[in-house]
Amino acid sequence: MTDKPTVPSAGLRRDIEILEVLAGHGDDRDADGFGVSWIAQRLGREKSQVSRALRALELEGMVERDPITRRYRLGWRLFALAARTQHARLVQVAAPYLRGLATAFDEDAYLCVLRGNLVLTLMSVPSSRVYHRVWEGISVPLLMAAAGRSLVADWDDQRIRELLRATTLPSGLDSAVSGTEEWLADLAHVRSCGYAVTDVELEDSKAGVSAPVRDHRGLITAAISVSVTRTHAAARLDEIGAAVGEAARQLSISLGLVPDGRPVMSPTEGSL
Amino acid sequence: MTDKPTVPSAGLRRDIEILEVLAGHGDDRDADGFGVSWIAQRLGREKSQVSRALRALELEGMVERDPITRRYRLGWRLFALAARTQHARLVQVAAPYLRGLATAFDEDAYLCVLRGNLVLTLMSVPSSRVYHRVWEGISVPLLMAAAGRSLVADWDDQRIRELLRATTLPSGLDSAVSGTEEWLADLAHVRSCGYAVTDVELEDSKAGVSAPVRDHRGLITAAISVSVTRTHAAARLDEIGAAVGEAARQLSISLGLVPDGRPVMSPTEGSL
DNA sequence: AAACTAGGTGCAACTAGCGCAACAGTAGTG
DNA sequence: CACTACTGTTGCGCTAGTTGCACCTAGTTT
Repeated sequence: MTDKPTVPSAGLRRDIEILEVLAGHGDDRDADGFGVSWIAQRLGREKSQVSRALRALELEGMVERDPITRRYRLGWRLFALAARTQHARLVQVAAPYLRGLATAFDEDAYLCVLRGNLVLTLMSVPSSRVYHRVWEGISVPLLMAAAGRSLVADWDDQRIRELLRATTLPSGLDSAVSGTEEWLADLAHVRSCGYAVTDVELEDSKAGVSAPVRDHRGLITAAISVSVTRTHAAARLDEIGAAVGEAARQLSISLGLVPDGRPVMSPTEGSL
Repeated sequence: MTDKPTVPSAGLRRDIEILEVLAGHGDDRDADGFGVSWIAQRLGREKSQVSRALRALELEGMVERDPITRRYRLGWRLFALAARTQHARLVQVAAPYLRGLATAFDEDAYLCVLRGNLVLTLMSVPSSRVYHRVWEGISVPLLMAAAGRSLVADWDDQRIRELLRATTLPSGLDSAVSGTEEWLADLAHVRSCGYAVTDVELEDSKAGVSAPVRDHRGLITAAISVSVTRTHAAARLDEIGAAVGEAARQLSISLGLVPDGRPVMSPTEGSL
């Protein structure tokens, strides 16, 4: 219909839509699953279709059904598959560094990667302070996360300008984001100092510090970031920045980067 | 064809087969992905079919393709979905306990759940000793893992006998597994002492210690286990057992179990 | 008991996707 | 360079799998 090249996407898209609904917001309290009709309505699809699709998904272990409430939730197979992703390996290696940062400053620490123009959080280590929102698996606009600056640090100016031009933020937030020239200056700062400091972070009242993580080829593949409670640590930002930068550097070395100041490869790679 | 009730399973099964192939053995060095033809041959399917399916999967982010080698690997979306699984929450909560055990005894610690008659490892924390095989996402027969005994500790004798009768182990291993009566005695030991000690573990030359983790309803939902190098710790098994049992108890409380000795609900629930 | 809701099923209609075979790239090999 | 040997993509007719409707069953509320 819409696509000229014929790829078997109809069933797949439906299945993934269903999985995405089952994933919910992540922080929802309604984590005890969802019923068939509810999902069908939310997707604007036939009940019967959803019912059958869910049964098939259950057969494959992609979803699980509570035998008494008859509600569906995400299944074990997703976990089993995801554990063998390249991202899983990254998380495995990065975990100690994140924990180190989180305990050293008692602030939330994150590991993020770039997906299109979104920042996907792979792992978060909570501080000891309050109940911690689950950020894993959540994507946020590039401009809203501290990690964003680090992830595009190697892009050339033109590409950055395009990005900033193309991005439209949810209303009311554009004022919080700095202008194009400031961005370019920030990126220069990342390149020279190894870390970025930003005012805007996932939540309000948080500042952010982040640093790029490079793989064995020297390409930026991830970013470590720490969200800093403003009242606590406005003065400490640079101290934390140095620590985040150092952690990112060490993580990069763990990933096979030769600890050398040599120039990186063409940053034009690594797009979507 | 095979199934009388019509569920949309054809495409789904193919997609999951592909994902499973891409997942590889997990510990493989060939983690740089797989080509279309190779996958097609391994699945006994048409190249064209696999090619198109992979493109659809890539469109949805379930797989990623290296732009230069043109090889596919598992994608970010699996990670994003899995992060919002109930298992992810379990791992999040259990992580500190596992790390505590791993560092306290310098042995590998695992978190496992029951899937059918298999033990699925959700998380593993390596000891400091040697290179650590990645067990996350891997399933092993119930009888081969230390966690197995803990996971079925609440089953009644009849169900255990059925399980033991139904299970056929890979040849050469049946001798290492104790007999039916020993098993039943072991389960009684778990119920009274709170932990199980076994001779057989995932790898040779390892003994295993495990303890059941219960959710808020008192049902066994997971197991913590520690694999102990035989030469090192034959005498320490009971000391470690006590620690594992205590960790499992604390984790259960973190999951909402009221720290009470009250009888659990019907153990007949919680099957596949 | 009717009136609701939530989930599942039977079946004809239809279209998505299968499989073949031909095509386009890329790489060795001499 | 053509020659062989790959791997991956695509056009297209035909069939089988999926869809959507209407009709069920089962549980809960009034």
